[in-house]
Amino acid sequence: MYTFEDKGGRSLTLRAEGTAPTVRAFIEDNIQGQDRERLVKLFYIAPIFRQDRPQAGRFRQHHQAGVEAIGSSEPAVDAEVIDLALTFYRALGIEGTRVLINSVGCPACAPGYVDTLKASVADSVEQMCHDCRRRFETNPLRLLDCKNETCRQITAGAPTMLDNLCGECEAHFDGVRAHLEALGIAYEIDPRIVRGLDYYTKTAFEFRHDALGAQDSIGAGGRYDGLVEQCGGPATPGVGLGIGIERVLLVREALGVEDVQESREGSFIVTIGDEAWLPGYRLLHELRGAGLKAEIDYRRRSIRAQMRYADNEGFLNAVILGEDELARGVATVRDMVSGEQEEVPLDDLAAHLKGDGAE
RNA sequence: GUGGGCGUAGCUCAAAGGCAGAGCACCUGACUGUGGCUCAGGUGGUUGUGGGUUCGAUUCCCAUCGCCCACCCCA
Repeated sequence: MYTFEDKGGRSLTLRAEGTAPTVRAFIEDNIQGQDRERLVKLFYIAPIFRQDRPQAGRFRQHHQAGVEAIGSSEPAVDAEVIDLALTFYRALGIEGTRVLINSVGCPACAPGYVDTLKASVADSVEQMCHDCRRRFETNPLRLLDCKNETCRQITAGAPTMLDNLCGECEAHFDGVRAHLEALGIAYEIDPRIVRGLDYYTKTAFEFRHDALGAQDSIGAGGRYDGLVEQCGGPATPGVGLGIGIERVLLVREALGVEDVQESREGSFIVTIGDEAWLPGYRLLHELRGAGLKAEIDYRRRSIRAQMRYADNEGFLNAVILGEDELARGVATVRDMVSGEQEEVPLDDLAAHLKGDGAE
């Protein structure tokens, strides 16, 4: 975590994730109200910090969009959260997202599994990497996601949490699978997806994309039936997910997804000659007063330069004011996409432009 | 946290001790009241910052800041 001391010697830590803060708000603001079974759906988009050395797809500061569904232990909600993420990715043009799921059990079955796991690898601990020898004592579940090849081979044959779930957790996991399958969502079961903290329960999932490098997770989440209570609230189940915005952008780039073209808007007032300047300047004021977006060239450049600028800056149309137009009390409105032009009386200009959706 | 790489024009990059360059972008003109295409010309730099070596440093050395990549970590 990104922890440091401020000038007064106070220890500060920057937000490391979105779930716990959201849960605190859920409790402190009594968002759920009287109905303790009510399902509360929340979302956040927030900057997140970590102090690890940066690399591709890992920044000291990134942004996370997340959702939390608090109040229900139904497996349908777990599946819905997964479905929401996939819908989000697809809406942004990202296909090929892999869904990996696992169950990390609950306080009734997880501790027993940890003992089983330790017992199964105990004879081989000496051959494992330095970190895993430490993990064996401090956080055995983490043995499962070590990337070291030797360690992976040792843990490959170890019993999985899924084989050691209690009846309730097993039923829940089956329920999640059934709901995913009902939605036609393809998933992989990966017993190596674990969580280090004990308020995480049952479903754990992760979204990965092969277009990325070493940091290939584009979102992750899971169930945390113990968190609300641990934060000081009434025992309340919950499930949620976080999506890394920068990672999503990296995937889009890697896949060559085109950015949505920024739509043209507003009017650029082109004045020709000194006598058109003040009328054009007044027109600028009038259009803005009518709620329209408008700009003008203060450098009094050539009509060519003004047109080029209007094009480059993405204006929807050019409002041309010259000698001819002034004499007739009109302006020439040029559509910068089609190139079509028409003369519009100055008095009708604002209404006319509004009809064009130029605001 | 460990190791490595890179900082030069708005952008992408050359120059490897000896006058800081190219492409793109931008500006002007060809086109006298009309953007996009083409051609010609032009603007643009304390070479991240601070020291050092040298007659001379973008280039070599040290420090510092920033960015990138891998390891690591992953609430």
